[in-house]
Amino acid sequence: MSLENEDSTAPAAPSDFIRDIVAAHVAKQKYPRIHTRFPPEPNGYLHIGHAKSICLNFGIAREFGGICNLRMDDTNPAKEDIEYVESIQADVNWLISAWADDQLGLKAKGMSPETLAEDGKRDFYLPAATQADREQRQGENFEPFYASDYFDQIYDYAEELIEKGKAFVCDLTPDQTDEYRRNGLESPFRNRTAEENLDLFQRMKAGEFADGIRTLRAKIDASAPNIWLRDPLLYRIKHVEHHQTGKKWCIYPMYDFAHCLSDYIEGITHSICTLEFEVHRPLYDWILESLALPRPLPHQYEFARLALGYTVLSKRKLMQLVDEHLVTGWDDPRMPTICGIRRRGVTAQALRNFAYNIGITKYNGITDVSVLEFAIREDLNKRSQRRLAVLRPIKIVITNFPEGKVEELDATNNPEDETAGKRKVPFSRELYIERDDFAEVPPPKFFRLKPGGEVRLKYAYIIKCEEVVKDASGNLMELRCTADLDSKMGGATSARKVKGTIHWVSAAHAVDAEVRLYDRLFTVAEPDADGDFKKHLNPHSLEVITAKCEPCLKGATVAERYQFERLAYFALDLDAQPGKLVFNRTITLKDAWAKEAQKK
RNA sequence: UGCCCGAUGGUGUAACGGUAGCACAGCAGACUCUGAAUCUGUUUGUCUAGGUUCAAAUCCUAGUCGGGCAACCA
Repeated sequence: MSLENEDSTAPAAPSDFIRDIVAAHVAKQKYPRIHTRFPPEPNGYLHIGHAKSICLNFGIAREFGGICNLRMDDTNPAKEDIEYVESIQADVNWLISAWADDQLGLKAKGMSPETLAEDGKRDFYLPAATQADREQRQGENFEPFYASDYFDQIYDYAEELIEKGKAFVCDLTPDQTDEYRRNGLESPFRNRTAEENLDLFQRMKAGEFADGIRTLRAKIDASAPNIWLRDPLLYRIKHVEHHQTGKKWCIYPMYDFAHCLSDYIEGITHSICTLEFEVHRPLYDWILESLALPRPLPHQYEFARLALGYTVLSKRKLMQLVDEHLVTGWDDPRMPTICGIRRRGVTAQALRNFAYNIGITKYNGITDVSVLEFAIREDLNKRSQRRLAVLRPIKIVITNFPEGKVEELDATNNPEDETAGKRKVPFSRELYIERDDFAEVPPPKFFRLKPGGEVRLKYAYIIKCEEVVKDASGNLMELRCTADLDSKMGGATSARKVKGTIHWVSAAHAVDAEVRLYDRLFTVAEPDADGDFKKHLNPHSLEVITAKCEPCLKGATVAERYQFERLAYFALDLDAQPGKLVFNRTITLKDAWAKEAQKK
């Protein structure tokens, strides 16, 4: 199964309270078309929590024939960077590829909102170019939307609010503003005239004042029970260059002011965000309703953000892991970032299935990592090429197999997919097997190789361990075995049952590979429960070993996924080079034996 | 403290006044040239107290517990 093709066994479209709302709107034909958006701030890398949101927003667009805009919510240039803009685009494209490309809304590069007049009212609108539009308009370049695309329009809206007496310029210091708002007191500057406010606001824009000297505030209700209605800030002065607009602006709109207006300008119908914005919703509505906007208004809906066991998902903490070199970078395969997960070998399909499986609610729970792990295994089981590789080798010699003889044995590439075909694996007198597959003193229920015992070599012969060779200090050197030479596929005794089957690699043909064995980054389910997540870093989250691989793995590619039989799923890392194989262990196979052995 | 939101097995979710279901995890078994996968079976749940109703996980009231907000961050 190709990585690019969509998995036809993906779960049916889910149902949740937000989709129920959208479905009701579709039934009532409330909007001509459903339009969502994914609006990250480019101040960090996207992680699996964002993946949940991406799957929700693009999923809704997919299921209801709508569009989902990708928008950079870039209203705070002090914290944002073009590096993040680029990584966000790459991660979103990867996650929705071959799934929701058709729903991705972009804009023609450099395009600003059109100024329209509707019902005699001024209106700003920036339509999305869908995949179909983009195909028609070849030669044009397309890019994500940016909140900063609308700075002119947002500024206009601010002036409109001032003219309507719904906003004022405030001279209180940040500390004073806090105190007044906390105590529900009106700013002494609250009742300036529209003319004075307009003049001051224009001078703020012109750069007459230093940072923090003045703000533009909404005039709502200084003593409202909801703090976000206590004359919230709309604009602040920041003499900072912006990664998109350069030096054009020294005042920047706050999130609350910019976000609802960006949604409106893009024609968003359903503005879906996480629970912490719930208390902002009245402000979102107030701003839009205070302006005379001719088109249907967007509405905000909130859902619970993802919390995952054994993981931290806050940008600040992830940034700390990177900055303090506790991981190798944002795309370290141990990171819960989308790029880290991708590098580790997880497919976009697996991530999407996970997002579907966990559902959407307003309940703040912690999802067990086993749900993620299941989605990864389920996906990889279906698509992985099976290969033989030995992680911790011990040598065995088949004493009744002629020296120098090489047999090419048939091996199944993927038992879950007949079209994957077969390959040849070389067999010879000297082999490597896994250290764990031999026990001199076998524990109970040990089905593998033991002195005098028999085991099947996968795709090859049944062998019997005749002799354990040790060096002077008692270290295990090699095993000398005999093979039942009639027991291979098609042979006279091929149907003989032995309890265990183990993997192996021909010593002379083995290819070395660097193998990175990843484990969870933290040792406890809630790393930040005591406020000191770094204390719980797993010292064994990465182990690097050299494995012995069957020769066909020389041709491994980054696009392919592999299962080293009986061990785990692996993906070629981007550190691999011609002649140097590097594999990441994406996830182990389930291991019932490990569980059994632990019971003792 | 004020305001807002939430609560269904171990975990995540469904049931929209009428049989508490699904997934993961767990356990037991079957099958197996992967101790994987697959298949079968199975343990475990409506926060508490009142009320409305023939009937409440669902509606109402109060409480308990949990989360969020109270940045010139988003």
